[in-house]
Amino acid sequence: MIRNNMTSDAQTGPDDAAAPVGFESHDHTACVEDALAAAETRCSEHGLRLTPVRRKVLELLLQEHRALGAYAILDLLRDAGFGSQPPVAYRALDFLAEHGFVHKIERLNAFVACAHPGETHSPAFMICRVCEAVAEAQSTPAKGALGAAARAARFQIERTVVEAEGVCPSCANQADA
Amino acid sequence: MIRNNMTSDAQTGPDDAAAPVGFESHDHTACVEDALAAAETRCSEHGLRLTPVRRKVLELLLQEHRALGAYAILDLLRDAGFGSQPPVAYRALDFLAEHGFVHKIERLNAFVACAHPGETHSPAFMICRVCEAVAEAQSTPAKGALGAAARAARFQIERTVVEAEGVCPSCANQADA
DNA sequence: GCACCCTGTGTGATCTTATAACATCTGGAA
DNA sequence: TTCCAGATGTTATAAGATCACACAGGGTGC
Repeated sequence: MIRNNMTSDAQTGPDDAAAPVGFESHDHTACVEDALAAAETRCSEHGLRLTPVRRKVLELLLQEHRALGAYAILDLLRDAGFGSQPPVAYRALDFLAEHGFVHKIERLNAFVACAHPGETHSPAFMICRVCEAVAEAQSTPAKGALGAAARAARFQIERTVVEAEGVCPSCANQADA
Repeated sequence: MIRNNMTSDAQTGPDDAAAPVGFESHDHTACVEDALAAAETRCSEHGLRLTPVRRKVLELLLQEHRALGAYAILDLLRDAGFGSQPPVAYRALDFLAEHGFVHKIERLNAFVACAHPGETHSPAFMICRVCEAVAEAQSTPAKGALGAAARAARFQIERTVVEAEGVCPSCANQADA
């Protein structure tokens, strides 16, 4: 099941929270708060420290709801009164990525908040080349052609990067019009 | 079927006693020449210009038989008497990648010669985190979980990045020893 | 209390990767 | 011939990432 992130700008329309899965528009404020609360819970359960910088970076990524480069995050951190040198952002991102709160999109050299926090997973992403929106899905590395190739080569997979680039439905519609 | 690129550093590695370099140069000369000839044929068939710089970059990647960063390629180009500024390498790489002669490994920000030239394909890579060797396999984007997710989201996939990071058999053996 | 250590943060400098902008050259078409 | 498009060469700079070192805060053992 897909939790869809396909929004480039905040949609302030009066849509209900009960939108269909494919193009969900949702109560974003609650979504951010819930995710932050869940992250805090998970950190305290696992003895991890969700420090102010780390929390802020996660909050920023949840709010923006799209992929942000480390330097964009850094600008936002500076605005929020945190340190403004690259390591500040990279260290927070390293922590968040290591523990599954955010993912790096290799194709964009950018980061997104995880859409399925708490579950152990191999994420897969769909990246719209028009609006740069990013949706997260699940991949099953062991099952497909790659898994077969890895077994044949006796290659031990530890982590996978699966990213599809293309056009999201919304941008495809605009192209038709 | 996998065409295996699993070779450790050729020139720049510090000490490489275990690498099967001895044989390889023999087989490898023919392999490079064949691939270059095939590329030239394909270019003339399709009205593409395999210019000296482009040909040299492809030759370098075929020779090295591993992923090289753009700046490493640039150094080799300089040694060969070509221009030594980044755009020289990037433009050649853009051309070669666009037409399927080389692939970019997003995870490494590096480039490898295609192991299955001529076939339309969605490449998948296995990257050893120990020796950085890269092997190319085929992926089947439409078939797996990602394809299903894309159909469900009406996302039109144009290109996929599939890269598995892990440990190659050779490095795994050395770890055991 | 204190000293100690560990983790995290702040900062400057530096390194790597990639692109923008513009000049020049070359070969083919009008 | 002139013009044009594609390719190359070069300078400069943007964008992404890391290193090295100083220092702050909070536990722990004493």
